[in-house]
Amino acid sequence: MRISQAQVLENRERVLNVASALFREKGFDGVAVGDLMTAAGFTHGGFYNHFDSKESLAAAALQRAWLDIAKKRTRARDLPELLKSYLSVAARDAPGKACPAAALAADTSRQPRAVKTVFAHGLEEMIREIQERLSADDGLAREHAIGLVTRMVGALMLSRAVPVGAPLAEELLRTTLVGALRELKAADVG
Amino acid sequence: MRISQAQVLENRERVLNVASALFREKGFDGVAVGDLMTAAGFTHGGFYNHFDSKESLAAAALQRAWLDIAKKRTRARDLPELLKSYLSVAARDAPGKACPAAALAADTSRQPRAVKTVFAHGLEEMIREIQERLSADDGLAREHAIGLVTRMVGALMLSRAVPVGAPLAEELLRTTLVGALRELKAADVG
DNA sequence: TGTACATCAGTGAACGCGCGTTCACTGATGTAC
DNA sequence: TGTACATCAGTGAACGCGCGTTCACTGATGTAC
Repeated sequence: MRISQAQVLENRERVLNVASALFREKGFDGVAVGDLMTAAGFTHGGFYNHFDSKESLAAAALQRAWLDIAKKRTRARDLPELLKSYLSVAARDAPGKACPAAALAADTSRQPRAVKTVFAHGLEEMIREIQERLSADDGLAREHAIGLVTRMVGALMLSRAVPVGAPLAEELLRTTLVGALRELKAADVG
Repeated sequence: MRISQAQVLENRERVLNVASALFREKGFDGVAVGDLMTAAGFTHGGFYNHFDSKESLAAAALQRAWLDIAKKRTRARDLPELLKSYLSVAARDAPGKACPAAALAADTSRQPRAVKTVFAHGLEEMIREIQERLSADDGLAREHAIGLVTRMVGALMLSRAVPVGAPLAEELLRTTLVGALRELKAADVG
């Protein structure tokens, strides 16, 4: 049966939001179109009324994920709070609600250019935002921001790849957080 | 036809080596057992004479990848040389010959515990080795080593996820390298 | 050392299954008058 | 405002395909005597 235009948009949003979480949890290849649509409350056939292909969904859902996480970043009062949230056990255990870079970087490297472009835009925004939050603006702010982002992404991802409960899993998060916070203080003083 | 015991071992080695490269290039799910065996010069049916399942191959091939890369690390004269090699464009463009952490962390986070355990061992060794190479041993060596490893892995992975040729792709590698080298010098002086 | 037989790595057809995608159908919504 | 018809989002069966795995078969290797 046909559905109101507002409902169509709302349904598309629902699929997009579910996809952005599921992709981060299971990877692009780990989510079947059928499973996705079921999780969104539909049958699989309707998928192609909203998206050309699974590939084009990947790009759209990744963009949605970056949007989600950008909002989450904005909510943080300052850089230390942002770091604590990013490198938390909660974030590690709920990749569907956490950073797309940590969850989908490797997947994206094997995706077509369109997906990579979306990834790059989101990453650029993340770097820029962290750069702006750095109090010291000594020309090394960009370098410092990139140093923070690569460590955040690396630590979160590595922590997920290690067996649940292994000391190394928590060490990676905590040590990265402590190290980053120390650096921020040193820069403030210097 | 039956084959000599030496030949059997050699064939198994070949499959393992090909798998360790292919998995790093295309991910665990991106490599079909048939493709792997063809690449190794066999037909697919013989696979199960060597491995219980694709999953058990994943663990064995990951271990092989860590072994490869540990040898490569040993070849580096000092830490700066190791960093230059790790964060090179060549390493980024040939994931099959580069660090398994950067290529397979996300994949491993979705694999069974056995695979994660292998991942953790390889990562621990990498951290330990870099820690030993740090001249300053001020009790922060472990923290410093983890800071380096997370940055190396994060930068390499992010550089691969960005569109080929984008300025950000090279910037991530170069900035991470420059930043890490500066830190090493500062620690030497301090 | 030579012979007879058991073993088993590699082959390629076959299996069941899940995937992305297509399509005829339905019926409420949107539109033309 | 009311009516007649076209539209099209959602449904669920069906498709072709590639996957991991199994299996009967082959014949050189390994072993027992």
